[in-house]
Amino acid sequence: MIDLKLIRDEPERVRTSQRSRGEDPSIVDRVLAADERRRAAELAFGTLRNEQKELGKQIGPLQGQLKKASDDERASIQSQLDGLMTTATELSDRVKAAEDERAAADADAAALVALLSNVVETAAPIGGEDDFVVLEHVGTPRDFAAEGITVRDHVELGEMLGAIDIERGAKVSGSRFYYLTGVGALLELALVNHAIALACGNGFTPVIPPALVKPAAMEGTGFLGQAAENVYRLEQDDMYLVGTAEVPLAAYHSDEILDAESLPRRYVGYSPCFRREAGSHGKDTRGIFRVHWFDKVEMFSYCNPEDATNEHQRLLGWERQFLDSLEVPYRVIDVATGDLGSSAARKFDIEAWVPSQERYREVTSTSNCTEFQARRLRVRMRDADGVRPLATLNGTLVAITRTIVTLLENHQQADGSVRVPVALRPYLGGRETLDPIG
RNA sequence: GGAGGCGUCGCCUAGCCCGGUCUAUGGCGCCCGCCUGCUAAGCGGGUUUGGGUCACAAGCCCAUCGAGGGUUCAAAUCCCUCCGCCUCCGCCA
Repeated sequence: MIDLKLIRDEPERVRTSQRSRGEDPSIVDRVLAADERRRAAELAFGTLRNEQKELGKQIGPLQGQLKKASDDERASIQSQLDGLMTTATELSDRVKAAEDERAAADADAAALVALLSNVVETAAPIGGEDDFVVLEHVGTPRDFAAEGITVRDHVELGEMLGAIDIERGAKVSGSRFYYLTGVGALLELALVNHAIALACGNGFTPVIPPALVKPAAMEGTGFLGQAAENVYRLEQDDMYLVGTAEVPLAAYHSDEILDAESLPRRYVGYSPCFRREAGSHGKDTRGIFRVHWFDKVEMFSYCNPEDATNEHQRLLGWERQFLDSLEVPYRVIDVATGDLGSSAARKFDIEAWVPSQERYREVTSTSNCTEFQARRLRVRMRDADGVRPLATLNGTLVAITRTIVTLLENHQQADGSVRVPVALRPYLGGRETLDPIG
């Protein structure tokens, strides 16, 4: 949710942001009109309600007097009371009408504001999906031909190693499901432990959050807007399966006021992620690159809005550090305005090299949601200036399946074995290679 | 799943039966001031959040007693629904 004050004070800034996202700028003006109506309704209701309360203050004591009154006083008090009651009854109807109008105007304005996406950071590249800016390349893709190796993709490698069982995944759960088995399962645990250790070493609090949440959490994080079709919903229980730990981590402090002294608060969550992948039929159908369920270690930070841009760089830094440790070539991109989620003001993706596809593919993503998400979830901070929304940011440390893809493929050897990057060895019992099974 | 109890302004708590001086009591904590060699004690004042008006000041007004409805001139208080917590039983990892 955008700050109404910002919309009132700098409507053109919001319109510009909407345009750069390829979204409707006219919503701004509809919000302004609705807000005006809301304020008028608020004022009308407040005035009437005050009158009603003042009247009530006269009725109460008068009724008390009536009970104690002598016979000759009684008639005059009774007639006074009757007069007040007549006014009060009539006023009551007007109060109710004003209250209804206020509620309607409120709901209207709120619904319109909810349509506005976060205001983009001015430094973000403008354009659509393909207009990202490559910030940096790290590492160089191996020349497999020069090494005399015919590249195997992760499906083939996974099968040889007994690490990934896609056929049985499909048998049991359908397309885009898989089993991680043997060293595949161990690899997930190793990656998770490695990631959590890195995060804890940098002051993050490890969290294992619920993967099933109520509508308010999903709504508040902004996943029920354009992204709604990709969310699994449990109709019978009115619950949602989260697509990322960002959801329960962001909602963790909802309706709370945090002491500014305690910021930034950094959490690292490990959770399953469920995605319907509606609208991606035929895309990445082979292997485990795009699946309906995977596990992920996600960083989440609550911080002072003034510090958000720097915090974003820090999150990106930890993502890079993690990928560096996996010894995989990657590039960092600055995602264009049209490709940001509705909550994000700026987003950096890291794309790792996938040898079988001979291109870079997204493995992590970090977003600065500024105060947008916090305002929806009512997470605020208290400092010397009082109470105000804080900023929230999120970033992937490791999305298991995609990381396994890039790990197996980049470190494969001629015989189908896979070299284990040094940093991961302690988490795999010292193993230096993963070897094909019998 | 069944039975019962409970949800009050940071924490604890009064109020609810019998609706109206509730502008929600008191304690703790916290903040400001006074007093005091220092500290403690004591004294006085302040201390939910959101919105409106307005100069994004002060003041004033409205809403907020788990959430949402209802009854009423008037609801923390009466009625209904939902949510959460606790205790016991059943089931279960």
